Amino acid sequence: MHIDMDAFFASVEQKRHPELIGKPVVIGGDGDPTKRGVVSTASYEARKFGIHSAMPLRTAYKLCPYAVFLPVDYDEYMRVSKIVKNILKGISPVMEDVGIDEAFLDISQIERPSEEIANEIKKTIKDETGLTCSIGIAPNKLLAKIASDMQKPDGLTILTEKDVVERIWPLPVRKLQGVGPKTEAHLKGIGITTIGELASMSVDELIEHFGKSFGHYLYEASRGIDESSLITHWEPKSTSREVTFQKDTDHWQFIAKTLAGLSREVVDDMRQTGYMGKTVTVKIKFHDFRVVTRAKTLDNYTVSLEEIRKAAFECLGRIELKKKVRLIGIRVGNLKK
DNA sequence: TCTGGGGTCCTGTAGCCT
DNA sequence: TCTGAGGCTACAGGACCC
Repeated sequence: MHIDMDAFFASVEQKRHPELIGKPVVIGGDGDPTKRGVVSTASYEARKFGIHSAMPLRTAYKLCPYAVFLPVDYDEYMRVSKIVKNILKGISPVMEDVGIDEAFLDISQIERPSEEIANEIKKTIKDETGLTCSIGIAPNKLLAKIASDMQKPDGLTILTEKDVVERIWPLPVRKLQGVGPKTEAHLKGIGITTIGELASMSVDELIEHFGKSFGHYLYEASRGIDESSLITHWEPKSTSREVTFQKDTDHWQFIAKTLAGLSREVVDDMRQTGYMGKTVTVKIKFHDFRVVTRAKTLDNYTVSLEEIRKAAFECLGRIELKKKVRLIGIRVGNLKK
């Protein structure tokens, strides 16, 4: 089963600010649609104006200046998310978290009709949070995720292997997990737009175009095949901080000061979660969106601010800052408790 | 003129070792 | 001593996810 909360951030805001119900609400950035930032979630009313996730806030503002623009309040969404996840874990302990508003639940060991389980989940979530979700039920994660997206909001879709040809093959390739804008364009270039057309390609052809790993994945995914199991425990592999400047800058002191601040934040974060790291990476995005990274692996694991900041500045020193800078970030990888 | 921030995974290349 | 193959790691870039 795949459970996906409907317009999650916007719905949480509408729940705690009932005067927003029925209005176009856009959550993103710091809530100022004239500043740099993108839409995290748009309410269904806002979507009617063509506003959607990942759209620049300024574009959303042009499409609907009367929409209510709000900042992202992660703490509140996390609070509600935990309530939802606890409901799911109460149904089956085998749950995979997929970000703040999604989860997979293995219900194969429950001796009840799956539709009944889904309806109980929907009702409990509604009672305890006032929110709706969309649920997909299928023999594997790949199909369950596609299913939960087929009827939204407040939907329930059940798929079996037998439905693949009739209900999955007509869908655009983009509906497959892992197929983004680049792969979609590549496939379009060779005359493939639907999952069914993808399924007409041989493994060898797919591997030729997309490499061994992804080619093989596409071959199986287009047939609805997915043997992957739920990930119930996960450890972070890296932690990072990055900021986009409100205006592109070539002011070195400003860039350096920002990097120092980000270093402190990332170290605070590691100390709070109890991790040490070994590899420090600095990322710069230039005004033309070209991204450059430089990494340094230290001899020992550390959470020392001085060591991590020093490594970060060494990396920064290896980047030619001839063009204006749009974003700077730091990541610490190779984490260990 | 516009395009966030937090992540993961994969790939190609280069250097080093056996 | 030279050479080539293969494995491993670090690094840089890129695609994708929510």
